[in-house]
Order: sequence, then C-alpha cells, then structure tokens
Amino acid sequence: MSTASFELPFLAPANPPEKASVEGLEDKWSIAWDEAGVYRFNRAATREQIYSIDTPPPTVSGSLHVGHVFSYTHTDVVARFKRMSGYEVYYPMGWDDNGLPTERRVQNYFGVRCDPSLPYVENFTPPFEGGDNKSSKAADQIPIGRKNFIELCERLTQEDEKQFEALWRRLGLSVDWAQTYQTISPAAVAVSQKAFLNNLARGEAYQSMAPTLWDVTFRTAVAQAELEDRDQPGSYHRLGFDGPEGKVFIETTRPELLAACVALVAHPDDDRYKALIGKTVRTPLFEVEVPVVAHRLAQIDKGSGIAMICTFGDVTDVIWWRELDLPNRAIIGFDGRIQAEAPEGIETERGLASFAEIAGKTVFSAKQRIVEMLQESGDMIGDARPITHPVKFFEKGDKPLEIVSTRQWYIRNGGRDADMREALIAKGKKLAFHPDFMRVRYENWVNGLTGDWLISRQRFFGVPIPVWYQLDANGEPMFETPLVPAVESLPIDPSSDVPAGFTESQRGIAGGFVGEVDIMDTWATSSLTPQLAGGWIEDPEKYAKVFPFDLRPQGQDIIRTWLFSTLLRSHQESDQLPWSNAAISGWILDPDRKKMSKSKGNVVVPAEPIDNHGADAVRYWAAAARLGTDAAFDEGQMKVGRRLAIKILNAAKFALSFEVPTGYTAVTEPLDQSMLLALADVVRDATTAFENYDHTKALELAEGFFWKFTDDYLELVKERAYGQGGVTEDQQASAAIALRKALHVMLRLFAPFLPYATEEVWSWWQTEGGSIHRAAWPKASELTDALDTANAPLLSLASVAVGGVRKAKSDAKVSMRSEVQTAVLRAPAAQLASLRLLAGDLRAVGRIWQIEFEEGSELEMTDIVFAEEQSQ
RNA sequence: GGGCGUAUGGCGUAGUGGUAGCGCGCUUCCUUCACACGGAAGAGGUCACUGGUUCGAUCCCAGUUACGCCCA
Repeated sequence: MSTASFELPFLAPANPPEKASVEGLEDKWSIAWDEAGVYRFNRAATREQIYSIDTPPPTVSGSLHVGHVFSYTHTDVVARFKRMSGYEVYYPMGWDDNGLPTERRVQNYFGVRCDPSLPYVENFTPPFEGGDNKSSKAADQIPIGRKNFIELCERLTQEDEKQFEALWRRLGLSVDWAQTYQTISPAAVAVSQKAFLNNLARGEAYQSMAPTLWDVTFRTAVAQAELEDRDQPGSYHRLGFDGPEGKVFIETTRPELLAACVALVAHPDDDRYKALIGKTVRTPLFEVEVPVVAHRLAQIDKGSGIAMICTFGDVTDVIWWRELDLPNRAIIGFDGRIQAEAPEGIETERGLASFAEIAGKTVFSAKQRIVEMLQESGDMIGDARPITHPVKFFEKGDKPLEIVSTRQWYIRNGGRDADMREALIAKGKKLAFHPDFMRVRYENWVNGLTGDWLISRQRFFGVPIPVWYQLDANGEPMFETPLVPAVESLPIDPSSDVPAGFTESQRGIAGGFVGEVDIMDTWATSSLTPQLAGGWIEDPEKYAKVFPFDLRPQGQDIIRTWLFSTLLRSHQESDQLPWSNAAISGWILDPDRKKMSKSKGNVVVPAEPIDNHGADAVRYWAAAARLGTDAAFDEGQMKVGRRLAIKILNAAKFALSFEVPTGYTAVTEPLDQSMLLALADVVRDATTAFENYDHTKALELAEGFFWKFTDDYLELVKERAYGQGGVTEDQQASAAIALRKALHVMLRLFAPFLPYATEEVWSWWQTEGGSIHRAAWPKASELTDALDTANAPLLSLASVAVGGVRKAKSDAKVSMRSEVQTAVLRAPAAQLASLRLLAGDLRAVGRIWQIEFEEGSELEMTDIVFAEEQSQ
C-alpha cells in the first residue's frame, strides 16, 4: 500500500464551510475567474489545439429575453467541455449594433437623423439625450453626417453592450472578454468593404437596373431573405377590356395599377382564351392597346382565368415582363405614390385625363378613385368581391411591398446559377449539423433561391458600399466602371472620402466623381462574423489559427440568412467551409407553449430567473433542452437545477468530512469498487455524448448517477465512513477514499453545466490546481485502475435490498431510523454470494440487527421484524 | 400548396423490434448528528389514430389527424 497519501489530488485536506449555500456564488466566482483569466485564450496554441466558436453577436438594441440565455448556455456548455478536454477555446463575443433597430433608437434618443451628404462636425452635441424611444418627428430631427451619426450609435450601443456583458458574466458564459467585436466598428466596416471589393474583383458583385421589391416606409430595397407573406384582406374587381369580339373580363385586386397594364395573360391550354392570344385589347379609362399573351403561370382557376400584367403588381408580373419581353410602364414611385407623369403608352386625351386623376395619390387613394371612375364609366362589373390573399411584406415593415425599378448591387449566390447551387449544397453536406435534420432547411433554401442576393440598401446608417463613379462630360455617373479604393485605405466612406486621382472639389462636377450613396444589407456584414471574430484583416496570425471555426451556434430561424450567407462568403472568399459544426438551438416557448416574442408581450427578462433561482439553476434548465428542440420556459426545471446545485454542495461537504487515515490510498471494499465502476461507465458515456454534441444526455447521465450516489451509496457507507460498527481501518479508509474520488470526478462532469456550485466545492480542497474549469475532463481510467470489475453489479443489488427495507418501514409508517430485529435477504445463489460481502453495510443502512441470507428466485428483502421498542 | 419537426401518465420529457423510464406535481409517511432549499415509500400511461411488415411494434413502413417552424 502506498504511503504517499496526499500526492493524489483527491486526498488533499479539505476545508468545507459550516453551512454550504449557493447564494452569492455568481458574484464571487465571476470576479475570481476574470481576475485569474480562467477563460483567456492563449494564442500560442497550435491550430490543432484550438477549438474556435463563431459566437452569434446579439442585437444589442433589441431587448434581452430568456431566449438569449437558453441558446448561449448551450454554447457555453460545449465551450467548457472542450476547454476541460484540453482544447484552447477561442470563445469571443460580438455585438450586432448595425441595422434599423439601432438607427431608429439613435434618432429618437438623440433627436437626430443621418444625412450622408453632410460633413463631419467635431465635438458634436446632440439636441437632447435620453429620448423616450417613441418616434420623434422627422422634421424635429437635426440632420447630421454619417460619421457623427455612427459616433452616436456607438455611444448608445455601448450602454447596451454593458448590460449584455453583465448578464453574460452572471450567467457564467466562459467568454474571453478580451475578444469582442462590434459590427459597427471601423474594423468591421473594413472587413465588409474588403470582402465586397474582393467579390467585385472576382465578378461576384455586380449592379443591375431591375424591378426591385421596395418598402415605401423605409424607402429601401428588400432582399429575398427579408420577405414574408402575410394574409391581407383585398378584393377582386371585375373589369371589362374592349376586345376584337366584345368585352374581355379580368379580375384584379389592384385596379389602381390599370394605368401600368402592359398585357393580358392567359394559360396556353385555356380554351376560353385561345382565340384571343396574339390579339390586342384596349384598357378601360386609359385606352391603351395591350396584347393578349399566353404563359404557363397564368392560373386557369383563378378569377376569370385571364389576368392583367402590370409593371409591377407582384413578383409574377416581373417574371412575365422579363420572359415575355413586355414594355415597362411603371407608375409607382419610391414614396409609394403614383408618379406625376403618365407612362408611355397613355396618349389619348381621356387616358391622360384619367391618369391626372390619380397622379400623386397614394396607392390606397388611387385605388378608391380608379374604382369610382370605373364604376361611373361602367367598365367595372358589380361590386368588389372581398378576399384574403397573401401579400409580400418586408419582415420589419407594415406596408405591403411595391415593386419599383432601381439600380442595385447584387452578390451572386447561386440564385441564377445551378452549378453554384450544387456547389453550395455540396459544402453543406460537409457541415455537421446538430441536429442533422437541420441541413434540410439549408438545402431547401439554396434550392429555392430565385435570384442573386440584393445587398444594397437605400439607408444612411450602415457599411457604405465602397465605390465612386466618375462623372462624364454631361455630369452623368458612369456606373459600369466604378472607382474602387485601395484595400489599405479601408474603411472608407465614399460620401466624405475621395477616390485616388481626384480632389474633393471635383465631387459632383462634370468630369469629376460622385460617391455611391447606398449602404450594404446588414447580412453582408453579419455573413462575415468568422472574419470579424477571427481578425481577418488586423490579426492574420490569429485568423489562421481559428479559421475555419469549429462551431457555429445559432437559431434555426436564421439558417437561410446567417448560416447560408456566411457559408456563401467563405465559399467565395476561400472555397472553404467557415466552420465544421453548426449547433442549432430551438425556441423558447412560454409556459403555454407559445413562441416568446416581444409582440406577444410574453417575454421574460432573463435577470429575473437568475435572481430568483441562481445562474446554475437557469443554466440547468437551458442545458436540459436538446439542440434543435423547442423548450418551454419552466421555472419548475430551474427549481430542480437549484436543488441539484445545493445538493452537490451538501453531499460534497459530507463526503469531504470523512478523514482518510494516513497511509491509505486504495479502495478495497467491493461496494466502493462497484460505485466507482458505475461512475466510470457514466464518464465514458457522458464523454461520448458530449463529443456528439448531445449535452443533454451527458447531463442526464451525470445527474442520474449523482442521485443514486447520494440516495443509496452515501447511505450505505455512512457508518463505515464514520468508522462506526466495528469496521477496520481498511474498510473505513476505502469508503472515505471512494467518496472523495467519486466527488472529484462528479464535480468535473457537472462543471460545464453548474460552473458556480462545482467551482465552489472544488475550492474547498483543490487549492493547488486552480479553477475546476481548467481541470482535465475526467477519464474512466482514473476510476477503474486496480478495481475488480466482478464487483460492478454490487451497488445495484444493494440498492434493491435497501429499497426493500425502506418500503417495509414506509408501509409500517415508521422512521427510517427505526431498528429492525431480523430481516431475510432472498436472492439467487450467484447474487447471494456477492450480497454476503455487503452484510455490514446493509445492516448499517437498514439498522438491522440480524440478516438471514436465503436462496430465492429473485432478489428481495422480506420478513422484516421491527425491534420491540421501535414499532409503537 | 411544399419541406422539416413533434405527438409517451395532470404537466415537462427519456427511450428501445420483445407490451415503458425520469423529473415536477399528487398521496402517505419520516424531522432536524451533509442537506426541510431535506428524506422515504406510493398511486398514475390501451406510448395520437388507421393500415402494413414481423413470431412480436411505442419503436420500422404507408396513410390520417393535430400542433409548431420554415418556405411558396
């Protein structure tokens, strides 16, 4: 037997407190971790030693809710497991402060608006601070330049970032807080612009004049990924067109676009209209001769089966216009109103007069006026027939989208290139999705792309598209040959910076230049989080070590946006997958299983549950939900988590209270060996589960074992560990050592889930090795060395026997402490032999004076006779 | 309309081709020498429905229904 008893870490002397409590652990340890730099990334590590995470940057101006806590906990659990497994974990945090929510908040908070044409003002003071977040009137807002506006954005979002960081720290995210980035920062702008210029140089970015889905409220183009269909009330209006053989009736929901009608369309197989195809009809009111054409997308069973094609009422109109080579008679302007000038084609006096009636009106009032006019002229048959139909909206907008013709920037994404789609699908197959079925959502999206990625936005706040255009002799911009900045000069703002070879005085002058005014879609920046987080531009050495990342955690709702666009950019930039794993978290539902969202008003602020139950408890609730599965906000689960954390503290205090006599290091008792062997199995299985991104299973295994450990094992060895009941020093030592050994392993199994409680216990006696969160993930071999595997089944057998005694006592409604005179343990012969080894422990736990061993068909504890004075 | 997922005791959830576990809640009981922020015992399920494959299905296949999400 070894004599070097304290050389084994779990034999170190322990100092548990008088009273263990989970209260205050968050403050105590989050500060200690920060000071010790427990989660600091060591960049000296090699690529193979690094596990890097492309953390989702939360939208800082959005409100915090428990959904954040949920998915970020999933990531943290993985990060902690990997760190303990020996990886140097690169776990940065980003802040998404780009986009409309920030822009709006800054406008309202400071009473300003962005006008990129204005110069930068040093030491600008906004008119007021701390606006009430209600929309202030645009007229009252002071226009300021882009740089000033962004400075204000940074000021405001810094406050938000502090709030988030404080929450994350309390929750115990093991983020390296030295590694943060902001999507609004100059570095992020430079990354976005560099990637864009690379796209441009490779021919992946291009401009095009095209019909574009347009939000009239935000006055900006909207990309496919930002669309959503909403069911809207509408009505069919039956209109008569003059045809060669009398009236042709169509039904339309958008009579106000009659002036933009360029053709009627019917299905080529529709017998009713076959004769009309190729002929022309005359539009009512505007008296324009338009052709009748055939196209497969015309729906035979909808309305009268023949429809008018307008430029542009919906996306089908765009397809028809493009495929049938029809003229463009667009009448809706960027402001959503009917343009002042009648389009080409309307020439008759009556036609022009009709148009004058609607010119300048909103779509809504133009529709009213047109209907009145059609009813007066008798061209509309009957009343409008109300229907409900899907209409396209910008996901953040509240007016239906219009389609207007504009010059926009696009990035090729495979929407018009089947080979590229195939290449992207092939990349997706190499990405390990957790859970795996989420890959289908990615593939569906790629296969369903209908056009390239529209990245230009007609907003003011965001990453400027970094190009200028030379002006020709007439002062017209030469869009085909944009002027680009040198990569070293990034970031640039074309509205204030000047292209090489020009001076500021030439801005806007014929022969001079003009800056691009559009900015990029926020996803054009978000799609570069691996480059932003990894230091693509400013720290290439680090970037080479963390890219491609090991993990992208994210929500299932943004597979088509964030996941896809990130994958796309890496595909284009380096023909690589940006990460090897994607962990997809589910939704948080409220207790009624409705999705939590601000609009439903059922959002729970995350600080509350942490205050009420503790960070470990909230983490336990989150970690108990599998990836990809929705989870209900469940305070009951948090209470269970809290109970577990408290139980760990108390069980640990107890286990550590037993002295290990000097000179003993071995676990010799069969029951003790059995417990450690069972724990070894748990370690093996939990490790496998974790490696498969199944943290839930790992938690379940650890938890299941722990309760067995406290309920049965601890009770069984209590007396022996105290050295009571005439046990030998060997037997006492075996119990004390086994308890510590098991605790040493269990704490590490729980550490990724309950970082506070486990660290607290660790600190009671593991003072040499530092934080548990840098301790090595347990190995089964730590436990199984020198143990006899034949003892493995003993603990389970003992549990059954203990259960029998307990049941008898419970049925007799007596205390578990009541004494038992005699009991019979019946079991098959093979088990009986093993059970005899446990006689001492069984007698102790059941307070049984005498156990008779008898052979029987199955294991049971029977014929329990209580001692006289106890069974009152 | 298409895709994906889910459907297991009151609620929340595991799980396996050989007729089900766990937690909460519930019932009964036990107090304080690790833990009353505790412990023990117990009741409670025709595994959504209909077919099929199979000696046998909660698990595999097909269909139906309901719900959720994504897309049209």
